[in-house]
Amino acid sequence: MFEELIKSIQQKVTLSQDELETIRHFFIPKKVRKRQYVLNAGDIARHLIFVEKGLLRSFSVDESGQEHGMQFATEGWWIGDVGSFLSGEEALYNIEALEEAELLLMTKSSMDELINELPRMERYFRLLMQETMIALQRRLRIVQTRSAEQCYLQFMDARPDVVNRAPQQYIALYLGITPETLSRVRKQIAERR
Amino acid sequence: MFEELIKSIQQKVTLSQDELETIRHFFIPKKVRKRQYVLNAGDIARHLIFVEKGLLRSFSVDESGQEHGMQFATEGWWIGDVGSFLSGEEALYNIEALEEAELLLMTKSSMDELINELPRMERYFRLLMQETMIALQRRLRIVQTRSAEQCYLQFMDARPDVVNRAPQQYIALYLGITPETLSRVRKQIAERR
DNA sequence: CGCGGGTTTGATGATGCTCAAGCCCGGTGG
DNA sequence: CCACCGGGCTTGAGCATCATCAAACCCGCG
Repeated sequence: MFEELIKSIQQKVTLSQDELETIRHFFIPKKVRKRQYVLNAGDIARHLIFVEKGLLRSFSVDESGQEHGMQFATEGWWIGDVGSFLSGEEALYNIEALEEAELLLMTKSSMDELINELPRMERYFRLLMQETMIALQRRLRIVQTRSAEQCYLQFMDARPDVVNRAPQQYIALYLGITPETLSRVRKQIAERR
Repeated sequence: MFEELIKSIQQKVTLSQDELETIRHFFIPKKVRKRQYVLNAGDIARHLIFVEKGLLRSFSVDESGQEHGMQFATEGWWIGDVGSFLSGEEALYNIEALEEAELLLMTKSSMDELINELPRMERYFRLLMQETMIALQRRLRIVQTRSAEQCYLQFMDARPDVVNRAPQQYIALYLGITPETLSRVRKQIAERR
């Protein structure tokens, strides 16, 4: 149940076997079913979520009822509403399981205690945030080019773990295009080869 | 010369007067003229840059020669190509001073030593990255809505420090729209009040 | 077999891009 | 002091892309 998490940590910092054991106590394992919500926009995000198994998405809903996809998370990814988690304000994002999933939940106080107990974990989280930031910059640059096709091509490249696993409509929302446009783009690409 | 930096740090962690003094040694002060480049895409980003005074922008240039604005930084902001800085790979972004500016440069090794000497600074950087990440998510959500006007309205709201200070064409690039469109949007907004 | 969700296809229209010309204003040199 | 530039901003016309709305299709499931 902790394989992926341990793998993720070891990629960024070195910890002893003992320390890795300790870490388990700061997480709450949780299984969720397909379609189940892990966070509702408007609630306070009490956890950051690590995915051991399964597929989740986060998304927001704007005033006009339009959904906007923010993130997909598969095995080894974190997902959550960091803003709400840190500030205690209402969450902007919903998080939904697209497959049956096994999660590890970490509360804010667990995180603080964990960092307190194992200061090297602060580095882990810093590196995590940095990587997320770099990925977001990259994504922003691509969205700015505004070509639906290029967005999708780059998505196939960046997220092979999601592309044939998530329903197309959610991928469309993530890319900021309509499902219809995505369907046409896919057709175009298929015809060209 | 260090007022803004110290202010920024004190907002996130508490350090003694002595410690704040120490910090100065890890930064290289630098003044740049208007139009001067602080980083060229293709080089290695050897510094993260803190702005004490002035206005800078970072932007990338794609294959077709199109520029894409990534960030504006004024007093109290950090700017840099974090990806290149951390990994040592070639920078994707150019950084240009839009006004005469006073900067504080931090190398990777300075950063490592600083964190070593004052472990609480790791927290400062983590919080910084988190905030940047949250801001990027917000920006992405807005870009995804695709209305040029809403993008600009939200920019006025989010960056009053830039809106009447940076040339319009750079704001347009930042928003991912053309200068022409921005001009029209501004006209619309002006007419409505 | 019929239902229903997701995907595809088609027609139409709006938004924003492109290209081109004009305008405004501050700076320069005669 | 004024005429002339030049860069940036504005304005306009035509066009491409993508959204919207609506209908058809596909396929798994009761």
